[in-house]
Amino acid sequence: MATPTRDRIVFAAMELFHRQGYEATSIGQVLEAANANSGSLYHCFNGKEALLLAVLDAYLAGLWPIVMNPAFGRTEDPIERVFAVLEDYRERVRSSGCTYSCPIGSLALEVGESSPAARDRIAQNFEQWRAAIQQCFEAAGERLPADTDRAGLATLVLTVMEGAVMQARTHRSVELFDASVAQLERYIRSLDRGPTH
Amino acid sequence: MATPTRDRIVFAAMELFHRQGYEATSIGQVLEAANANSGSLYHCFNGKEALLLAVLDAYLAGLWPIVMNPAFGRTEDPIERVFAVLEDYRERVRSSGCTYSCPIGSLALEVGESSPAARDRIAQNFEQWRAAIQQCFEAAGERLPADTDRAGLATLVLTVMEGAVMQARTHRSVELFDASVAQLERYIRSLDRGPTH
DNA sequence: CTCCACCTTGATTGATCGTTCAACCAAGGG
DNA sequence: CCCTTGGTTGAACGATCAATCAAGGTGGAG
Repeated sequence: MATPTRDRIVFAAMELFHRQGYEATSIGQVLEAANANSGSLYHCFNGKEALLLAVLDAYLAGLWPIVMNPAFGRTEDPIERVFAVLEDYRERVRSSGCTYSCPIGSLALEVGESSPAARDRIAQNFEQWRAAIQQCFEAAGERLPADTDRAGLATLVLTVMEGAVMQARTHRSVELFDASVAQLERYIRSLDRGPTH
Repeated sequence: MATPTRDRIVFAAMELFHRQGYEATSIGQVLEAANANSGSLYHCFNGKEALLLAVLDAYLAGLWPIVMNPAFGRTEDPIERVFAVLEDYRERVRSSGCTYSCPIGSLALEVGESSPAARDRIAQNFEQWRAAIQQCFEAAGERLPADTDRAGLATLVLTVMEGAVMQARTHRSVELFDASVAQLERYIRSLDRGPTH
C-alpha cells in the first residue's frame, strides 16, 4: 500500500468506469476497490465529476507510454506502425473475450452531453491519438500520393478503431473488428507505393 | 392522447435514452414525458430493462421505414444509396448542433455488458443495418471487383458511421464526420468502375 | 343491468445514491 | 511541549431511485 490514496482511487475508478460505465459505477464501489474512505475521496476531489476528469487526465498521460510506444517500438516503418497500433487493440479485444471497449469512446457517448469539462478532455484524448497516427502518415512522405489528406486519413483510422471495437463487443466476435480493419488496410495499402519508394 | 399508453411510454423512453443515456434516465422522467403513472409502466413492462428491450425493438422496426427507405428513395443507384444513408446521418449530426449520437451505438457501449438480452437486440439492429448496406454492394454487381468482400465493406460503412458520429459529437464539429466519410468515399469510389460498367 | 378482464392511479417502500462533517491521526517546526 | 498541516475515518443526511400494490375506473360481453 505504498501508492498514495489519490492514485489508488484514480486507478480503481479507471477500471470500474471502463468495465461498468461512469453512471453505473457508484462512489462506494470505487472506495471499496481502492481501499479508501469517502472522506479521502472528497479530500482529493470535489466530487464524482472531478474524479472523472482525473481519470481522463490519466488516460491522456498514458497515451504514449501505454498505447503508442509499445506499438511503435515493434517497427520503424511509419505505415506499419499504424497497423501495429490497431493490432494491439485487436489483442485487447481478443484477450478480453470481446468485452473490451475503448474507455475514451465509451465515456464519450455516456457523458458527452452532461459534462462539458469531461467532453473537452475526451476530445483532447481523441485529438492526441489522431495526431500520433497522423504523424505516421506524414513520416511516410512520398510513399503516399502527394494530395493525400493525412489528417483525414488519421481521423479515419481512429473512426474505424472506435467503430470496430464497438461492433466486436456487441457481437462478441473479433471477426467484426477484423472485417473493418481489413478493409481499412486494403485502402491504405492501395495508397502506399511501398517502403522502397 | 389517442396513442395508447404503452406506445407513449416507449416513445418517451426512446427520446430520453437517446438524449441522456439509459442509466441517467429515471423511470420518473419517462413517466412525466409520457404523461403516465408508474403503475401503467409496470403493467406493460416488467421493469426498466424490459422497457429498454421494447425501445430496441422499436428501433429495429423503424430501420427500414425511417432510416433506409427515405435514403433509398432518392436514388436507384446502389452505390449512391450507401452515400445517401450516410448523408442522412450527416444531416442528423448537423441539424442537432453536433449533439446527435447513434441511439443504438450509445446503448451498445452503455448496456453492452450488463444486459445480455439488450446486447442481443443491439446486435440485431447492427446486423440489419449492415445487411441493408451489403444488399447495395451486392446490387452493384460487376461494378465492384469480383473479389470484393461485400459483407466486409458493409461492416466498414457501419463502423465508419458509428465512429464518425462519435467523434463529431465529441468535438462538436461536423467536420470530423465529413473527414472520415470523405476517406470512406474515396475508397469505395476507387473500387467502383462506374454506373456504366 | 351484472360481471369481469384490462388498465390506470398515486402514495408508499426500502434500497442506494453522492455528499458532508466533526472527530481523529501522524509528523515536523518552533 | 504545543500547534499546525495534510490526510484519514466512518457515521449520518437528504435526495432520488426502481419497484410495489391496493384501490378505482372503464368498456365490452353476456
